[in-house]
Amino acid sequence: MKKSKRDGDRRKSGRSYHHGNLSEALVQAALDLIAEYGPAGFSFAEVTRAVGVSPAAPYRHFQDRDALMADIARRGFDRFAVALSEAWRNGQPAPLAALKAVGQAYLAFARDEPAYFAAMFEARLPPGSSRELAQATERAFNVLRQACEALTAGLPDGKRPPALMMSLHVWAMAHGIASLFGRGDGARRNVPMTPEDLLEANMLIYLDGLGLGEADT
Amino acid sequence: MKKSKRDGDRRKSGRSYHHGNLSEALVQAALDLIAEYGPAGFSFAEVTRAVGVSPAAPYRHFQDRDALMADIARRGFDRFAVALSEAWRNGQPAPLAALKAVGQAYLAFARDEPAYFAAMFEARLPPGSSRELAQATERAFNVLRQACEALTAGLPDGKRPPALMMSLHVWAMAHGIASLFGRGDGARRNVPMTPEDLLEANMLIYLDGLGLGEADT
DNA sequence: TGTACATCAGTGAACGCGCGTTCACTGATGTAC
DNA sequence: TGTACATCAGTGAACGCGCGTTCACTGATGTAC
Repeated sequence: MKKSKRDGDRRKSGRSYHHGNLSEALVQAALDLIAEYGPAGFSFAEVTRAVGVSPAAPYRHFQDRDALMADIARRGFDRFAVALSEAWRNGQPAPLAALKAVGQAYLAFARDEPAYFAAMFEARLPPGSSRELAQATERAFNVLRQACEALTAGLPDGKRPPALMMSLHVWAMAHGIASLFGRGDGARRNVPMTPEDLLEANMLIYLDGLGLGEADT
Repeated sequence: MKKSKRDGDRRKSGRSYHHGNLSEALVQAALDLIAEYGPAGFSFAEVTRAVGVSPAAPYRHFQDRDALMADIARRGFDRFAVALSEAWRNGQPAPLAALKAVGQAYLAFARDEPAYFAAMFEARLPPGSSRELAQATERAFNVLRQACEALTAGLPDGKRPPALMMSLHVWAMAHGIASLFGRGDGARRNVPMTPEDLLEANMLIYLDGLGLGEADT
């Protein structure tokens, strides 16, 4: 009786029956709680209260708390892959500029989506918990890998670094800076440079070292 | 009555009264639990059970659960600073080799002390929670900074990178690789290189980019 | 269009549990004389 | 050396609370005829 059940409401919000898109609402509520209290700081019970359903409701959509967490991490990696891919833009207008944009997209994601970021990297999900999660992780990483392959393709055989190694390096640099200085949840350390400048400089120096600097091309 | 109270026991373990070094024992038990379940996965109550004291006992030594966590993180940074400093060895025998050793020490710490590492970087302690913690963190970082200052000191003015920036880069590279691939708690990702090789290559390429490679000196 | 029925998303009460923290206490040790 | 007392680390029972999960249920919707 507390809830308005007018047709207008349902149409506007896209809800069609009972609560409607409960699983979406649960995920959103969980994200809010994760952003505020960290991956370990949200409880199934609290999520149901935030959404306004009974504590038994989530079990229609998720096997248990861990399954919800894993689903959030998977969604996070899906969005992450999209964000990195859009930044890469198939290497346009130039591979080097596009790779820098990928790095910046990494930082932007960590800042703008701290809850997803935490679920993806700090939730301590059991490694083999979900095949979808593993696949989504791989899709995101493959953006980095493709970018590095494009960048190294032009180098002569003797001077061409393994693209896999290079992509792991780029991942580590972006992830290290994002983790230490660029999180959006207030856990940042105080340093006299922005994470963006720090990462750009780090990647430029690294690419110089590979013979991929602007001076080399 | 469960506990033997023979003098010999007390002397051997260094215990002098009642339980003895309770705070040390609590820290050790907490570290064991953190290593197994993560920073959020240990409870005050479980720690007391592991040590064999009453649930009220810890309050003689720590204000609350967070204070214990902060103390563990502080101890972690203390040990971390020592480990990095010993690896640096005042830049002997050569600054470049010594910096590589510092990077390896970073990885070794993350692998061998996963509980400290987690408490230091993943516990989401309130930033201003403890001055001792902040100071210990700074001591550890200063080892990196001193190393970078020593390495860049020999470069001519125009080509000398800011040592602070360089130390943040080294920190980020080591931390990124340690976080993604080098943790000792089984959360590693499967890649066809060891974290050690990955970091060594990353630092070599980076140093080359700075004009600090072996070929330059 | 109307009716009967199947489906299934969400209910609400209940469960047992472990948690952090408090409190007045006890009793081993240290110390003053 | 012996005694009286102060100290304080650790006790153990108790508290209120929020947790994850279960269960038989209800009632709005979809569908067959």
